[in-house]
Amino acid sequence: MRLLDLLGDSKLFQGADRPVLAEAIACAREQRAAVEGAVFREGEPAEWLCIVVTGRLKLTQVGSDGAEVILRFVGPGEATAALTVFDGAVYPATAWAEGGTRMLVWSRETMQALLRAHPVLALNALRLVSERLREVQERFRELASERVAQRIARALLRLVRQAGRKVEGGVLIDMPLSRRDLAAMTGTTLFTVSRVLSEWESQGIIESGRERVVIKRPHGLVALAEDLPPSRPNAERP
Amino acid sequence: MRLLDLLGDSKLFQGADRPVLAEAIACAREQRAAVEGAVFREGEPAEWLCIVVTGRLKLTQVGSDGAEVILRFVGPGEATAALTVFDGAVYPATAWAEGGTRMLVWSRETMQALLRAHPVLALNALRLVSERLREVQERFRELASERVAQRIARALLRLVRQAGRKVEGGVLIDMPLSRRDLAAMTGTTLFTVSRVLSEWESQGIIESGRERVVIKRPHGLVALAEDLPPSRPNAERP
DNA sequence: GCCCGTCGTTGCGCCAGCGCAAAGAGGCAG
DNA sequence: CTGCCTCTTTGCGCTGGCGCAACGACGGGC
Repeated sequence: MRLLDLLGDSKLFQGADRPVLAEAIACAREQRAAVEGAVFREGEPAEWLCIVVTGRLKLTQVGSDGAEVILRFVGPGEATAALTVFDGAVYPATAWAEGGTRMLVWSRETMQALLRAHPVLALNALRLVSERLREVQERFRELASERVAQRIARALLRLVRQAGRKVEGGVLIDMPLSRRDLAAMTGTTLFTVSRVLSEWESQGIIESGRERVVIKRPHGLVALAEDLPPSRPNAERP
Repeated sequence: MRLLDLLGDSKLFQGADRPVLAEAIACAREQRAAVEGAVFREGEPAEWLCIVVTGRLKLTQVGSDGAEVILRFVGPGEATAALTVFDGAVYPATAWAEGGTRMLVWSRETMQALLRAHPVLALNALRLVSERLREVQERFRELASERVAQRIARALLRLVRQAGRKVEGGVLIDMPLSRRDLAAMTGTTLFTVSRVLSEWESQGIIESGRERVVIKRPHGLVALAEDLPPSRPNAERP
C-alpha cells in the first residue's frame, strides 16, 4: 500500500517494522486540506501531528508588524507539529495548505501512546526535532550576520534541494514561489528580492517568471551564498 | 548529594527515580572548564553532552564575516549539545566557559545507552529539544521582522528571566554582559547597542555600566519589546 | 601609585535596503 | 475577447543602522 511506503520512508517512522507502520496508519485520520485554508493556526492549542501525503504545507509566523515570516515548507513524507506532541501548549506557527494537500494526522494522545509503545519512534522524533533545530539555528545565524543577497541565494539553494526538478537549461524550483514568499523567507521585502533576482537574471545565473524560478548556474548561486563579502573590492585590501 | 538534586531538577532528568539519577552520575565525568577556553567548537565531531553544574557556558556560532553570533547562555542545571547525542555529526556551535565552570559530561554512547534504558529520559530529551526549537524560531521571527531596539529590549528581558537578581532600584542582570555580547545576541553592532542603551538610560528605563545592566523600569522595557512601531517617540504617554 | 588593555560613548559620513508609486505582465473567469 | 486581479519591475527619495575614529572610563596587575 502506498501509505505504508510513504511512512516507511519518512523520518519519523523509518526503521519501524511493518506491523508498527500498519498500526500507526490504523490509528491515523486521513485528511484533505480545504483549498487555501489554514490547517492549524499559531497560538491554537496543539492537538494534531501531521505528515503530508501529497501537496505541501507552508509554515508561517506573523511578525509584530503583521508581515508574514515563512519558517519552511513541508513536503510529502515530512512531518510537522512534531514538537508539539510532547511539549504540548500551542502551535508555534500557522500551516497553510497549498493546492489540494492530503495528510495523515494523529491526535496528541494517540501519538504519545505510539511513541511510548515503540521506542524507535521516540528516538526518530528526537532526531527529527534535532535536525530541525540545527536548521533553524543555521538560518538564525544567516539572518544575524549575512546580507540580503546572500540570504536569498541560500534560500534558493535550499528550495532547489527540496523541490528542484531538472529542466532544460537548469533546475526549476517546482512550486509556485512569489517574490513575496522569498522575502518572507529571508527577512526582507519583495522589492529587494525583485531587484536582486533581476540582477542575477541579467548575469545569467537564474531565469525567472511569475512565481517561477529556474537556476541556470547553480555554481554561481553557491558562490554568492558562500562568498560575497559585504561589497566586492574587499578581496584585495592592502 | 548536591549533584543528585541538580540532576533531579534539570529538564533532562526530571521525573527520573533516584537510582536512575545515581546511575547517570556514576557514568558521567565531572569536568572543570579551563578558564576562558572553549569546551567544544563548532564543527568538531560531537562526542559529549554537558550539564552545567556551576558557572555558565556561552554558545556561539561564527558568522560568515567572522563576527560572533550568540545563540544562548547555558546556566546551572541546563544541558547543551543534547541534540548531537542522536543526530550525531558535529557540534553546531562553540561553547565558551565563563568563569570556573564545572560540568557533568557524558559520552555519546553512554548517553544513548541511558536514554534507551530509561524511556523517560528520551521523552525528556524530546521535550527539551522541542522547547529549544520553539525558542530559536521565536528569535528567528524577531530578527526577521523587528527593529534593532525592539530586539535588544527582548534580549534584555530574556536575560532578566534567566539571570535577573533583584537589587535596590531595579533588577540586575547578574552576569558580565558587554555591549558586544548584546550585539551578538541581537544581530547588530556594539555601537548601535551602545546608542540604544544610552537613550534608554536617559529615559530612566535602565541603568548601565561596564558589562553591567540594571533594569529600573521593566514595564518600560516590555512596552518597547511589544509595541514601538517604527517610530512614535512622543505620542500619548500617560 | 602608574600603566595598559578592554570596554563604552559619541560624532560623522555613508550606503544597503526600505517604502511608495506607477506602470507592465500574466493568468483566470466569464 | 475583456476585465480584473495578482504578481512583478523599476525609479526615486529617504533613513536606520553600519563603520570608523577618537576619546574617555574603568579595572587589574605590579
